Amino acid sequence: MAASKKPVFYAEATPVLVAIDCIIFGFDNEGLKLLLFKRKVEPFRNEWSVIGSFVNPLESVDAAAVRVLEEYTGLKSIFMEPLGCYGEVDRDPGARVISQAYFALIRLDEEDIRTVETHQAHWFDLHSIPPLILDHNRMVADALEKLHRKARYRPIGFELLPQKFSIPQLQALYEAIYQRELDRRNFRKKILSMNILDKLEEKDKSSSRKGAYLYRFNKKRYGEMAEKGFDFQI
Amino acid sequence: MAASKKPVFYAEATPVLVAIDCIIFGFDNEGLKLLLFKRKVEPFRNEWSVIGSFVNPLESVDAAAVRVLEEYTGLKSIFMEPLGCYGEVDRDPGARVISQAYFALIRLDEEDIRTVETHQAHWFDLHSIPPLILDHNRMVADALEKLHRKARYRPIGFELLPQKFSIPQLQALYEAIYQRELDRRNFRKKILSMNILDKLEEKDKSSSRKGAYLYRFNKKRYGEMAEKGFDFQI
DNA sequence: TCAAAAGTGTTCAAGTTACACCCATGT
DNA sequence: ACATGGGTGTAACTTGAACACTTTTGA
Repeated sequence: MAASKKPVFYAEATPVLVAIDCIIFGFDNEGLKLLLFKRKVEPFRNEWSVIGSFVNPLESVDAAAVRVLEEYTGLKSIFMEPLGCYGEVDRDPGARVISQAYFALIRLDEEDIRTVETHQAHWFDLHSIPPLILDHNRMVADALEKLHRKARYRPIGFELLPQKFSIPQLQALYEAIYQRELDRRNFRKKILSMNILDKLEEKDKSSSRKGAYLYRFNKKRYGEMAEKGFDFQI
Repeated sequence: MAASKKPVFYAEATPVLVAIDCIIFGFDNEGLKLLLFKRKVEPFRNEWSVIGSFVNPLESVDAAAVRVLEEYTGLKSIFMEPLGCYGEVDRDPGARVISQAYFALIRLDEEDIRTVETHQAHWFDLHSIPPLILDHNRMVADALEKLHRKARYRPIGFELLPQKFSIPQLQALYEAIYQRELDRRNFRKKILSMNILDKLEEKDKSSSRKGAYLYRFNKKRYGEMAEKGFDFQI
């Protein structure tokens, strides 16, 4: 079937395999986590890797990433963006494979993450990532760097938290991302002054006797302000 | 030859064509410019496009970009970085082609830019970019956005200026990038306070009777400071 | 009643903005 | 001598950093 759709142009060019790989981060109040899988195919079967797939002839590269994320996590709308192209000639001994990597952020509270048992997956602490196949360790390092850079200027942190979260929770997330402590008072002041959080009546009592008020990220308001030149920065 | 290196794994996957495209910016004291070319091959022969090429089986994707840039400009070490992957199924009616785009910055004072006559190339003002083939207009828009974002936090502006440049020249560049005027005194104060420019004895008399002192970007010093956490921001 | 985390305000330093005048030189 | 762009300083304001005490409540 694919053979029937031969290029009528570009006859001199050589096709290669194109894959996508997804670097998936999560956050569980202890720290940042990375989702890894035991590879199912040769070469390197049963070694740890990020998830990936070849791009099918009739799907866009982005669509392949979305497909794979849903296949492995059961989640349909995950925050995801392109990380970069990994195109060294010999990066995969199995064939010439060019990979487009994506990085994705997941809320660990989502009930229906069905990864772990079904796909021999495991959430790894960022400080104890095992050796991965191919250039996947490099991809992870690049993804982390992107997360660091990006979290500072874009409100992507909320993608890692439940819809309702407390300020201390949010702060813990940023502390995990930046790997350093932040001042409680200044953090709260800054994030609240942006006027992009809606305070709820509820409290989260899971981590203190007093309980911490829950907030919700107001994406709409943020979008409007961003249009007008507002710069998120934390 | 390529045929002899058939994949021993991944037999079920379908190879596709992979191309690279380069979005090239320049700056000539009047404003930002974009380098475009008349396409040499069908389909869309003779229409305007950014330059590109298919990735050869024995070269990395990055290497393909470097090769193409040199082929068309004669310049070997151009500032260049990946822009993103363009992977829609039908983006190229000639075949299924996935393209990795790069964005590149060129010093227009380099003597040996041999593009223009040899390859039917033209430097376009950013405000009068013609319709381009395929998704190239989108690529250009994305590249511009990246330039905006990146120029603010990384010293990439210097890649667009001659090795020796005056402060007013540098300011004109940033004004061109941001599309707004900046205060002379504050701009100078800020950039000089970073301590990454070396003042030279020479003056540039090309744009005023008095002449403006020339400076050089001290890349080494910047690198050292960046290691220690210094944040370029302008 | 106490332990443990949540919540709150002020002061000081640093950085950013706004703004006006003199300088050097070629014509 | 004058027109043109280059160069400089200061005051008001805004922002970020540092820092300590009170509140709530379950055990």
